[in-house]
Amino acid sequence: MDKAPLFQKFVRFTTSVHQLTHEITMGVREDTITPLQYSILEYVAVTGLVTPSQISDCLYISLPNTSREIKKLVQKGLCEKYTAPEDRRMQYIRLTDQGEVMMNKAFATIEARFWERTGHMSTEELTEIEQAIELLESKVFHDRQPL
Amino acid sequence: MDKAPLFQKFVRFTTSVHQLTHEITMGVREDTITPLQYSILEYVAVTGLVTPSQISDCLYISLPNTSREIKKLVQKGLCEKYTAPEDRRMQYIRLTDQGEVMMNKAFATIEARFWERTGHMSTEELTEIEQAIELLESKVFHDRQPL
DNA sequence: TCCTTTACTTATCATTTGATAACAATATCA
DNA sequence: TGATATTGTTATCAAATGATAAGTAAAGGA
Repeated sequence: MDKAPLFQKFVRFTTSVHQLTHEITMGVREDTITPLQYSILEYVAVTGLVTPSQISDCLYISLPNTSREIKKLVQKGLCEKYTAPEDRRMQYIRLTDQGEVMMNKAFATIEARFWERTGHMSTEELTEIEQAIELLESKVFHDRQPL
Repeated sequence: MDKAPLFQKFVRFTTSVHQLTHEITMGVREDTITPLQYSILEYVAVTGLVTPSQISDCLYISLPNTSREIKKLVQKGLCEKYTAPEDRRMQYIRLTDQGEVMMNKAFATIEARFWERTGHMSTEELTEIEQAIELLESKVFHDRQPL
């Protein structure tokens, strides 16, 4: 079996995913926050309660810079921070109500654009898509143990 | 049919794709170029002959900034630029031999990491993956006509 | 020919992001 | 208890990127 075509398709595919992500998220970010701040809010929105270290590890932002951006988000009233009772070195970060509202609005726009693309499809087609996503997620794009 | 789970899976999946892209491309960029310059080189490498306008449109970089970065890449000897004979307003950009070497090295590292993940799989599994990629590419992540 | 549009360049400035050093507070472990 | 590791903060600086105005040159159309 010739393996080269699969890698080429993989590269083209990931490019398409990045491209679509860009299109589908165009303009959803309010101008009061920066792209980096948006990505942090997005992470907090989907993950729930998180620490600065987690954000730093998952988004590849240094801890000092993470701290700085969180501080700005707190100042803007989008996040709140409190000391973890079980380990007072740690801080828990979560969205404020205002932060929730902002992110819900963003996600709603994204979801609407997603269904613009896929809403017309039959149940069978949507099921196929769901299965394809699950297959790729589990076999290729899953997390790996760090060495 | 409840549609919400599909969107959730879509979001999780695109996050995984971005995550894997980050991991698999870690450190492949030489320190002599910036991330933005790398993304331009990558685009030129896969697309072949391109114009600044194309780069600007596809990578969402303003034309002035595209022009600036191309100039730097030319200075570093990674790209070359020449006036299109059929329309002398346009410039064609392509990689120099040195640019080719740099990008081939980068792609080789990325490919090696890709096969680290998938090389152990059976032909049937790889075929499944290929089909799933093709399905998603054609039904969800394809380009759309601009309005 | 003249006017308009297109493709690109140059210059400049502000903002965002990245990197690093130094520090404080708490927890862990010998 | 005292040394060490962990978690996070603050401050500072440099680099990368984004945005905009103004200009050049060529093409295309009235």
